[in-house]
Amino acid sequence: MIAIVDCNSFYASCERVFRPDLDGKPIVVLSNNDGCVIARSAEAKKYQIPMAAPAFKFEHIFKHYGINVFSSNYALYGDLSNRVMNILSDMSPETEVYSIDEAFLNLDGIPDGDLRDHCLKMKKRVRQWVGIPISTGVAPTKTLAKVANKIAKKYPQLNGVHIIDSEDLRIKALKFLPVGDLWGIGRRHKERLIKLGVKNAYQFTLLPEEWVKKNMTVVGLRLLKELKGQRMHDFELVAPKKKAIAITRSFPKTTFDIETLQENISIYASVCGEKLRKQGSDANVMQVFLRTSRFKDPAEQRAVQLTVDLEYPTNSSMELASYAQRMMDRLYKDGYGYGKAGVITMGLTPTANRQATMFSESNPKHVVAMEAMDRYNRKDAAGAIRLASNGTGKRWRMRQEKLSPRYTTRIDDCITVKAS
DNA sequence: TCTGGGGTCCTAGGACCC
DNA sequence: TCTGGGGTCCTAGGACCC
Repeated sequence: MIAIVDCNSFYASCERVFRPDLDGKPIVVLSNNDGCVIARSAEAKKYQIPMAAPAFKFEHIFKHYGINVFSSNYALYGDLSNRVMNILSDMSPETEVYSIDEAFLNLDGIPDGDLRDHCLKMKKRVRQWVGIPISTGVAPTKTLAKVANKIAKKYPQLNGVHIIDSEDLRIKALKFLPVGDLWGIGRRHKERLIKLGVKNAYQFTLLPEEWVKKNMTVVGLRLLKELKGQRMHDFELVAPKKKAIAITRSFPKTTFDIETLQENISIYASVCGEKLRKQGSDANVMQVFLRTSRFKDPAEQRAVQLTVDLEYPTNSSMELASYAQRMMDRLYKDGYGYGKAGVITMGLTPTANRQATMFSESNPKHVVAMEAMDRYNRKDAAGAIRLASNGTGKRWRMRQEKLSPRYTTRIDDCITVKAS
C-alpha cells in the first residue's frame, strides 16, 4: 500500500507552532510582497476567504474577524518541513518527498491489519515532535491514496486517516469525490467533464479509455487507470535534478527606471547561479523577461522576453548576471511602468561533465570565487558577499510587514523573541 | 497604493534530413 | 489528372501541480 501524508494548512500551522496563543484562531499567510493569500487555517476558511485572494481586498475582513495575518517565512517552513519528512522516513521503508508539505510513503512490510495504527502513530509523533497536524490517505495507487487523503480531511471522525483497501471502499470514495478535486484534473478539464455530465470521480472512471486518451492525453489515461487500481506512477526515491531554474519577481511597486531593473535582474541571475551550483548544474540557455503589471491599463501593457544560447555552459553568478544585464538592456524601453521581471536558466547540464569548447570556456577563476562566496554565505550570512551589480539591496526589499521570526534557523531572531 | 513563485509533462506543427 | 516516404529534433503553448 501507498500512503500520501500531507500537512494541514501547512504554512498556517507552521506559524502556530511558535504561537500557541493562536490555537483555534484564524490565520492566513500571504505571498511575496504580502500580495495574495496562499494559506488559510481551518478557522480562516470558514470566513470564505478564497485561495489566492488579493490581500488588499480582504483587509476589512481580516480586521473585522480578527484574522491573524503573516507574511510568508520560507526559512521557517522549509526547516519544519525537513523535520516532518525526517520523522516520516524513519517510520516507513521508502519515502518520496513530493512537495514542501507532502510525502508519498511505501508501506510495504506493514501488515494490513496494522496500517491504521501505524498511520495514527505517525500522526501523533509528528504532532508531538514538530507541532504540525497531518492527514494520511492509504491505497494501492498514488492517485487513490490522494483520494483517500481528501476523505480523511473531510470526515473528522476518521481522525485524519483513511484507508481504501477494498473494492467497496474504492467505489464509495470515488462517488464522494467531485471530479474537479481529482489529482490531475484542473480548471479546464473540470469544465469539459462537467459539461459531459461527469460530476464525480466514479463517473470519470466509467469513461472509455479512447476518449480520455484523445481528449486528455496519456496523462488523463494514467489517471483513469490509477483510479481503477492499476499502478502507473512509481516511487521516485531520489529527487531528480531540476531541468530549469528560475527566479522571477513582482515588484512591490512599478518602476520606470532602468537602473532599478538592472539591479534586480542581476540579483535574480546571481541567485540562479547559486541554485545551479547547489545542484551541480550549468546553464546553457538563459531567458529574461520584463513586463508591466497585468492589472494596469491594458493600453499601457508591454511584455517582452529574450532567450539566448550561452557561449559555453556556466554557473558563475558573474557570467550569468552579465548576460542578464545585457539582455535587460535590449528589452528595456522607456516610458512603461514595469511590474515584474525574471531570469530563467535552462538547458542544464552537469557541471561535472563540463566540456572544454574549442574557442572559449567559463573563466576557471570564477569557480574558485563562487566556491568561496557560497561557503561564506552559507555560514549564516546569506547575501553577505554579492556582486557589485546587485546594488546595495536596500532599495528594493520585498514588502513583508507581518514576518514572523525564523525561530528555528536564526540565532538573532531567537534572541529577539526572548528579549520581547 | 496594493493582485505570488517555481516547476513538470505532453502535443502539434515547423524545420530539417536522407 | 497526376508531384514520395519516413524520420528526428526543437519549440511554443496548454494543462497541470503545490
